[in-house]
Amino acid sequence: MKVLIIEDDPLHRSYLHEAVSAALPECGTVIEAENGTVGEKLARDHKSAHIVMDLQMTSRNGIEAARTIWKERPETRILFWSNYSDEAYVRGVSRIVPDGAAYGYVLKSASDERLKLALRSIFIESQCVIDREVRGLQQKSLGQTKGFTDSEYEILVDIALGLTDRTISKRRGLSLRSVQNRLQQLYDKLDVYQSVGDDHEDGRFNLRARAVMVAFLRKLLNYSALERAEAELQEWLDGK
Amino acid sequence: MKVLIIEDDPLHRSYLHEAVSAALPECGTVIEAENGTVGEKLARDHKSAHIVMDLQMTSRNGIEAARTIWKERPETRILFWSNYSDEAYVRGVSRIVPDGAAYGYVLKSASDERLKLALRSIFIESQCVIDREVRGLQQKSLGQTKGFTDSEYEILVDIALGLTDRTISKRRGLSLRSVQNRLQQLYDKLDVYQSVGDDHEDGRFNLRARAVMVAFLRKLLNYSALERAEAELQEWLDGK
DNA sequence: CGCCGTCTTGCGTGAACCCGCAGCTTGTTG
DNA sequence: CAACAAGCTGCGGGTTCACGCAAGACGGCG
Repeated sequence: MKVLIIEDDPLHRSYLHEAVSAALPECGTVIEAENGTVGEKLARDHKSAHIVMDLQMTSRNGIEAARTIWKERPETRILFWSNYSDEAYVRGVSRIVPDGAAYGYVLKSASDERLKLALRSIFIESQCVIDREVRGLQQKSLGQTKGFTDSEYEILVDIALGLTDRTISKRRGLSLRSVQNRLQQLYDKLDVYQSVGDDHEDGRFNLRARAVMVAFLRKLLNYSALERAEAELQEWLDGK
Repeated sequence: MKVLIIEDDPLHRSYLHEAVSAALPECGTVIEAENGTVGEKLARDHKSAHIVMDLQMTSRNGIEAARTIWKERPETRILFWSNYSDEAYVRGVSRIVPDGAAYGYVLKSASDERLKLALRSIFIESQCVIDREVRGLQQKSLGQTKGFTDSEYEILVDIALGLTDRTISKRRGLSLRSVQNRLQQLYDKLDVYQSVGDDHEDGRFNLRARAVMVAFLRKLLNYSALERAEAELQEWLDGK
């Protein structure tokens, strides 16, 4: 059995190396990659079926790397080992995981025990292991309960990118009014209407910009999600 | 001599501990704090004059912690040890450093040698040590060359927070038109006018939202800066 | 089939935004 | 002092936004 480690930080990388060796004595070789780009390459070269990787790397985002890896070999098992449980990450991951694939999401703050347990569960037993904290978000975000619809999330990203209503309508194939409907719906859910002291109307926000801000503070958006969205946008702009 | 380490990540913390011991044999005791809050407290209790700390901690931001520490004892020497050289961080740090204080900014990607050298320079020689990469940003951001004025940065933050022109004008004591002047100036510098194919006008952006987006992509803004700005905003809103 | 909830679309209005033009106040420089 | 650059301000108008109102489209359910 071969395990590929994709992780930016040298300290974390060697820690992972050790943890993998300890948790999986049957593991013959452990390979290391220091960013997403070489990670993809090594995964291809070694046909490695077992990967532990960080999200948030400078060179190439973990989600990007995972997407191309899974595109080539959907049965690859990936354990995401991340510092954060931002809803943006969780949503990004669950958007790209292939049907029936075994994967995991463990926080770096988890104990050694939990990490090792997750390693065995995923790589040996082919089971999905999602950190409890992450799991909660996933329920909320995918289920409709209290969370955001895909269409709401979509338009949130679009205004964060700085598109006009008209441009959004073209991109998403909607009428101008529909776009604005979704925006209202988004403003509702994000609770942007706190006029603070409703006595005098001066304490008011620019709804569009404010929505992006609170989404960001709530970790619904983060840098990597926006970076990815920007790339998609440029692609679309080039295409037409 | 006592050294206080303030760092989220246990691995990085122990690495730092070791590096400090190796670089400063004359250092008697090394204290560790796992977030900004206890870091502040320990700094107060131990009257520790030498601090190494991370920016970007979950509990309490490094910049916040440094500010209160410096407010109490401006002669404290602080070495910031960070993963990133975002202009937002650099700007945030240089905004709070007291006159004549010795401090440093070293990236985590720096070699052991460089870290140890920086430790000695700052704590023994009272010299400022700024990583080369960071230094470049600092020049640009503080000097007027190619960078952003304080007033431009200020209004950038304000629209990122989601304030209306009117609210900004009240907050900053300007007329509505002046606010809009600064906005124009900001849009210029951020180069928001790329109408892509200028043949047909469809590829257009919402300038306000787009400005925030490109500033974010350029690391002019980041989470911690916005978090801080939001706190200040709430303070101001409560005040009146 | 008829009723109802959800989603989409068009129209119209008032507000906010973007910005050119022009007058005024500063601080700087020859 | 005159001249000039830089910043603040008011005015006016063209555009985009936010949103209420209302008319259709689609799918489930009795």
